[in-house]
Amino acid sequence: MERGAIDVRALDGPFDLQATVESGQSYLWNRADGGTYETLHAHGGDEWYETVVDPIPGLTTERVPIRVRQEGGVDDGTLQWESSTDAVPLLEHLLRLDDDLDAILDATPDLPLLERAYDAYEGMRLTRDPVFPCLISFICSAQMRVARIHGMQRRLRETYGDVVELDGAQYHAFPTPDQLAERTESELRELSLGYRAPYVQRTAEMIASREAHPAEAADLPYEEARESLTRFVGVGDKVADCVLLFSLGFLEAVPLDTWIRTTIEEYYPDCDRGSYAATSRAIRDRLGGEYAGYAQTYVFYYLRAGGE
DNA sequence: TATCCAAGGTAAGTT
DNA sequence: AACTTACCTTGGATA
Repeated sequence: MERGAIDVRALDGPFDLQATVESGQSYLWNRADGGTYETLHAHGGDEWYETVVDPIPGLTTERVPIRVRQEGGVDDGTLQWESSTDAVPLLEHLLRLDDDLDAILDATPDLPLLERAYDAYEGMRLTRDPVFPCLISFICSAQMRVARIHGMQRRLRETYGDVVELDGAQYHAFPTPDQLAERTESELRELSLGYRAPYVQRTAEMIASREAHPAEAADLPYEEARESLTRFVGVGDKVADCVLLFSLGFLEAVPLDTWIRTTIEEYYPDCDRGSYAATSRAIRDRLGGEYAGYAQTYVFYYLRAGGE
């Protein structure tokens, strides 16, 4: 096993591990204490988080288990990690440690709500989740609470994912497209996926059969990329935007979920243009365009945690 | 204890 | 294209 530490002071801007992985944008990091993210920001903030990442072109050729925790503050703390290999480039990639967060905030418009949200969760970054697990987890997110989406992903991993060992401990990788495509709808329903079960199975089948792959969207202009992702079963505009923002690096994407729709009603009613596409454009402009998705994620977490 | 309700929406069927 | 409706499941609220 290898281990090491990353000094937050070496990054461009602060970093808050807990806010980043518990804010409801990623369902792929698991708290070592088994916490379900039910209670937001309720523990000490130095918990270990664990994941298993499949090979990332240019970074790893193997499947890698990673454990990470943050000690100290969001401005001057350290990220401690343990892995089967050098996890520094992987963590930079997955947790967007390569973003210049200060510059992103500077480019954000001066809106009172945004300022409160940014202040409340200083150091929260977006994630760069592996695209297949990201797609599946957001297909599962339809009409579902955040804690229960985590439960679904955990059951998928523990039931169908390969076991990976690190220092004697066992972790489950996320199932591959092949592994999920082989399951039946009723098998997936047994994991409490409900009506999402056939969506997951059919989308996995589309990818396993090479009919389509969500990563192909990365090369398209933003709105075409969103349209392209909706060919997967169970993927509409909202889920497509989540995959674009949290996996494929389209930082301008603003997923129009119930929270942001309520926000639009209360704070920016002129941005409600009826259709998803038109409203999306309007709120994207209001939130600063290029990094509108960053702003959306802060607002989502802030309001969900009870802020006003 | 029983019933009701809403939760990060999407697909399919009607106008 | 815009508008309705059904859809699994379950924790928490209400009676």
